[in-house]
Amino acid sequence: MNAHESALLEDLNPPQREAVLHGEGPLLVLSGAGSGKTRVITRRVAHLVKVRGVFPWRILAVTFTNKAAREMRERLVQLLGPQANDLVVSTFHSSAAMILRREAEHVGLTRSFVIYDDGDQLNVVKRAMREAGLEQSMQPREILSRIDQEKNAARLPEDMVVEPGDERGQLVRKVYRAYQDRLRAANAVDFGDLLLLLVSLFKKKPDVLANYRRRFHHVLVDEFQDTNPVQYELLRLLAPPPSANLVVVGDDDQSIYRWRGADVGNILEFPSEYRGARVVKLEQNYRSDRNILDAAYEVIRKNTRRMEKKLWSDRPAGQTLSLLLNRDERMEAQEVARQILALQREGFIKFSSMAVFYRVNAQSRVLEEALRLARVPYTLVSGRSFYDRAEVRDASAYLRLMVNPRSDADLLRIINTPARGIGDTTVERVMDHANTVGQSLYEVLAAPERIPALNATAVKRLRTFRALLESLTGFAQGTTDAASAVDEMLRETKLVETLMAEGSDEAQTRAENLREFLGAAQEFDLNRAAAAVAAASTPPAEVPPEVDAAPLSADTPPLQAFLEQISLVGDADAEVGEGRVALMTLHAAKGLEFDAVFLTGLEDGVFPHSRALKGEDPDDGEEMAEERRLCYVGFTRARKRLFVSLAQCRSLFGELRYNPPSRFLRDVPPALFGISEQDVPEPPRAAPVAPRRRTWDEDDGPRIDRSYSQASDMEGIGGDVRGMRVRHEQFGVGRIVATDGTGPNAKVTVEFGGAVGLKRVIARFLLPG
DNA sequence: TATTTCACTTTTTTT
DNA sequence: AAGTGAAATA
Repeated sequence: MNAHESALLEDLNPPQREAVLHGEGPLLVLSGAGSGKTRVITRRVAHLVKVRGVFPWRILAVTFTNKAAREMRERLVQLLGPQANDLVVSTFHSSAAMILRREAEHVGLTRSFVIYDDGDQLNVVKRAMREAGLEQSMQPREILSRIDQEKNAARLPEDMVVEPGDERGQLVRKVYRAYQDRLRAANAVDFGDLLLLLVSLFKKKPDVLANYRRRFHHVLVDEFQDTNPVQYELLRLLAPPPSANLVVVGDDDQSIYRWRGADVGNILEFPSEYRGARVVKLEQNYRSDRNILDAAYEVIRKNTRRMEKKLWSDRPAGQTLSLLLNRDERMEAQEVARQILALQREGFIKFSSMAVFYRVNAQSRVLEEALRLARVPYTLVSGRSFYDRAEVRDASAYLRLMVNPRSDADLLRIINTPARGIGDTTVERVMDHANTVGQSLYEVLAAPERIPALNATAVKRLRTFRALLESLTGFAQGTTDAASAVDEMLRETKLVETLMAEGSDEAQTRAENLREFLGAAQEFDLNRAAAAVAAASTPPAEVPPEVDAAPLSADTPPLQAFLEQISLVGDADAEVGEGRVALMTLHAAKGLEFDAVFLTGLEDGVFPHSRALKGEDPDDGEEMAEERRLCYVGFTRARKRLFVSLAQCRSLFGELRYNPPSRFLRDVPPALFGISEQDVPEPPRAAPVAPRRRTWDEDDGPRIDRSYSQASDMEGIGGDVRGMRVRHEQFGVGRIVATDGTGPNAKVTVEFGGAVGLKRVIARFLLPG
């Protein structure tokens, strides 16, 4: 054993070591929470390079989030030094984007294609529907989510399975087709396309695929339990079963993205797909005290379809879990703030190693208020807020047009931003014309006088607008850095000036955001320059002549690369603030750890979410299983202290509800809360407040506080109740026209007659007759 | 054409 | 409760 090798294997336990040393062929690493998974992946990569002499450019390591990719790269730089630059370490979406850009012409795109986000997608769907005269038929949002589902399942419009009588399915397919056509015409792709188009390219052009197979001899995948069918398909193409060097690392108990098309089956069935795959289980947890671990296990063991494993730890049992019971969400938030201050005062736990989790973002507001009031510093960890702001999106739209003028969605976004007197009617006419002649908006604007029904002023304004775009596009062609393009764009469009002229504080902030946007571009250029220097100082890699070992993003122009980073990476430095408590959703918490964790809203209807609660036997459903995994993820983030909190009543989405305690609480043995069996209310009885008329009923579903409304005792609806006479406190008497759902919370459409007319009301609020 | 108002929906998670 | 989109008005 040489020096490298022993250093890399140091402080690894036997299964970890086995995973690092595993030779050729597929490997599944089942890594429980806190079992040192990242360490295993990075050591394995380093081992491949340093000990087994694998060229770094032969290794592709894929993660699910940008943050994970960044962290992995950082660790690899520490282990490997400059050699790490030749590795490909990135998310599914960015590696796919990079490959797709190199191969763009094979799929009807050019290298300068742009990536549409959710908002852009919705606009395209709406326009496609309007164009096809299908506006009223279905909600655009729903169609879009169906399209996304199809894409996640690796199905193009022609691959969709639609039953003959399924009109909605037919409609979705029709819109899906039109939608794809529009994207292609705009030289644009959406998130799903990045993966789907690459898969279909690889299937259609085996020689293209062969290039990548020749190159990547080692593929590693992190968080494999969250892969969806397209992602798995992509992996299978690059590293074909049954014997490729594909290493997948994951934990089926932490699969929490089913709603986005992830399929736990991928990990469960991996060993049979890759026959002979070695399976290594990492079950020693280095993170949490045993009480926390035990609680987590009791929650997760209720799931049936899982690979049996039980985390163990040689850490102490530690403190018991704490249960916080409060009257409502405000008191809950106050209590959380109080406990945070107490922990900090004790001096053992810093703000920066505490976190508050919640199921839905809507819960964060009250928590923020309470923390602010208690002067607890916090950061809200949320997706990609900066690049979501309207003004920043406007700026990006201009930049994307500079690279790809055909992008209609971007053009529509900024055609009148800042206001330049081009109104809806004019835009409508331009769009109509573009549709009839089958050209992009930008192309059509080359000769606005040919557009029917436009008056002279409109034509003139469109000319000026087009000239602006031309000048910007021209500028972009000559530019060698992102910042100067942003700078030029801001100057020519007068975006900042217009905002400043507005004078309001809000406009001021927006203007500052735009300057910050410029700053981001400058920083991007600096990083790029630094990377170029590093690459130049590394000795050229030895590459066999038949292999293309260039960095995947080799000659992407800077502005384009910057835009790609914005779309795929989002807010790069949204790091958790120093010395601050972190607030985030449970989903955002995956992969993180804290000394103290507060898990709020443990009530049926909040967590587990109400959507998982409906259905005949919710405890048996996949949705409930996923909520349970989410709970498991939440629990296992905590190292030393776990606070579990619930409120007796909570107003959420404008409704005051009494929710029973979460069923997950009942799974945790009382001893882990430091209370004996008979002390425990089952479910926990009333919070320590004055008695009220209603206390929590077991399995009672959400209820309205009756002191707030004189609602009926109608227990909701079931079966066909159309035509039934009902009375509503406010609207009077009417007849049920349609229903949506069953039970007390079903939405019912009622014709009340007279001035009231048709109303959608909650069944609870109705009286019979 | 721009602005305001109003009514309406939507409230799970996000690369 | 809040944000969005469409209609009404200046």
